[in-house]
Amino acid sequence: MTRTFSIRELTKEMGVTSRTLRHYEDENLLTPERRGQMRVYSQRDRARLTLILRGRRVGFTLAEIREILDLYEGGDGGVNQLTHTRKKFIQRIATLEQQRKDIEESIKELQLGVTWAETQLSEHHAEQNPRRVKMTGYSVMPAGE
Amino acid sequence: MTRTFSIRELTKEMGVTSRTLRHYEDENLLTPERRGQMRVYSQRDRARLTLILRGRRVGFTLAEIREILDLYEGGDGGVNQLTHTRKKFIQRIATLEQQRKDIEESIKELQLGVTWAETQLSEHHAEQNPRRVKMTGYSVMPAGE
DNA sequence: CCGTAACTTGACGTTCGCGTAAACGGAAGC
DNA sequence: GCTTCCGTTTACGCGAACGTCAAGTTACGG
Repeated sequence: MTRTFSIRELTKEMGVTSRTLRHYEDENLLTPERRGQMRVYSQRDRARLTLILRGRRVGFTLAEIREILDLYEGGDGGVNQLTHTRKKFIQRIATLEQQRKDIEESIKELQLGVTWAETQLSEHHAEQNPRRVKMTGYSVMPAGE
Repeated sequence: MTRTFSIRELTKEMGVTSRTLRHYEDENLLTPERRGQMRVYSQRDRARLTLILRGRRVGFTLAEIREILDLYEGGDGGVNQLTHTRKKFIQRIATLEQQRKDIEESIKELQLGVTWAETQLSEHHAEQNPRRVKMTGYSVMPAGE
């Protein structure tokens, strides 16, 4: 049950171009095998690609993604390596949690924007000459320090 | 109480370079006033900068950030404009929520990595020749389709 | 008057993440 | 045979987001 994938299959499934997959290979993020000179992607490649794309969506650079992936695989299993890996992971988690906070803030802002727009629209409905509540400046801007 | 800021103050407070602030000005993201030829940033500029940096941290391009900021300010207040703005905001919220999911997944993965490393380390403690649980391949990879 | 510190405007350089040809190699179908 | 896919390599190009000089201006203390 160890399925393999052609480059085309993978691109369609994951929504990327073949150029992207080759690029990831140049960057040592993927290492498909070859049948002749054609690439044959394993389940493992596919799984790594999933991680890569997710990393990309959350703003990691390819170098950062490679580092994380290498941490999973690499190393001699020595204490130093393991300690280092653990530390790196914890750091990543911290930045991700900061990012989550940022995202939640952004969502809040945008939701304010939505309700604001809806208010304006309902007033358009009521009066034919709505009072322009400006919502500009830093009235809508973050209050927090 | 309408404080203003020099470029240096703002860079120090926000942790960016002056080049960055000038770049944002070139891109019409900030529009500080001038005293002579020196830039004078208002509270509003500072607030916008906060939003810009947060947007940047969550992976928005400057163009996207500008679009959002323009939506807040711009427009004639017409129904079409408002409807469009609302739609845009809602779209942004959707992508942000996708991103939050991605981030939470990533955090989970990394937490698995941490506990794995800790397990390895504790076994190092117990035995002098630890069994190398490989954690490689797609054993740690996402199970979900 | 001099230095120096903080600011200004160009303008070219750099990194990242691919896009986009250009040119070629099998294999399949008519 | 020829065309049509699907694949390959090599390599130059590009937009985004600044970095990095270079060269000049303004304000102030000594």
